[in-house]
Amino acid sequence: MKHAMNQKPDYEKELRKAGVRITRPRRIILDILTSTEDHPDAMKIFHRATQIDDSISLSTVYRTMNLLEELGAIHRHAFNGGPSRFEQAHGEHHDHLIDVDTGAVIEFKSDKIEKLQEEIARSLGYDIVHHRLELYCRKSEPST
Amino acid sequence: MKHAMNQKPDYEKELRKAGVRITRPRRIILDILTSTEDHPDAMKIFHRATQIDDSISLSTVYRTMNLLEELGAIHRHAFNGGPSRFEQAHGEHHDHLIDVDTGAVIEFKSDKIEKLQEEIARSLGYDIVHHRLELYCRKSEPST
DNA sequence: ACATCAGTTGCAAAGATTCTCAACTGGATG
DNA sequence: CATCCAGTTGAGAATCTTTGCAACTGATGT
Repeated sequence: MKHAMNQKPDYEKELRKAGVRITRPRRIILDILTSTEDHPDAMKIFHRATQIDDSISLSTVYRTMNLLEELGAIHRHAFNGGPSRFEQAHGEHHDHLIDVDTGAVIEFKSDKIEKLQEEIARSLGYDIVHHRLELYCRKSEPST
Repeated sequence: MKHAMNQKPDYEKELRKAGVRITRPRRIILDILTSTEDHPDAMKIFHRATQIDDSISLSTVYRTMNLLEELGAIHRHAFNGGPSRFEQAHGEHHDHLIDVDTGAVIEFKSDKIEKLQEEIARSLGYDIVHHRLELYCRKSEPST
């Protein structure tokens, strides 16, 4: 299984191209996003950000997440009722299995499913821009 | 990949099957959903509900919407930043293809994909409680 | 019909997200 | 590098949504 290089996408360039200003708060938030492996929620990002610059406001975190989502730079996950959690969109696409009891998130990828999705979309006259597949699960009871 | 017509689904039966109680608040909310053409938000549903029984609480509206969403009985739309708005689904579970340009929602279902999902979950040691599959798409350009 | 009890409810309070607006700043221009 | 101004920010209010808990009630069995 190949693993996407965790290379930092050049968000600043992307954002400039989209006519968005590179401000100090945005730079900090982007750094946090590119250097994390998990799926932090807005509050977590906010806390990490304030350790670098404690003048950053929570509103700005939310505004930036919305901005990045619109630009397709990150993905938002609304796992069962809890607060939205975010993940950078660059690397290789993967889907999620969410443990409904613990909230744990497992990433997986199935080429077969991706293929089927393509087929379905095509048969309906569409091309897939992106997709979201989330399996809400519970640990299997071992038959012992 | 045909699908059900816009008939009133027998929600009560569906809910019972899912082991959910049919309470007075739920019945009222279901009536509102089945008899409306628009996409009301929670507050709107709450107002309509209180005209029938003014003891119903907003929490119950939200709880019921979450319940119905999990059961696949309704769809939730989050139009840019505003509150979530809801719309009844038609009958059994299905997945969604969303036209990113128009916001149109097409329902589909693929047994093959469902099967694959089960396999994946099982191989990771889980049982699926429910799932969500959304394809964000754009109309294919035949030529031009 | 009655008792029982786990699922539900209403309320209040907490939590999550967006909005308002005056002050500030990135980056374009000269 | 000084100026300018539309885009951006921080703070807090407003809005939207979930949650904790005691009281209540629908479904089941008798």
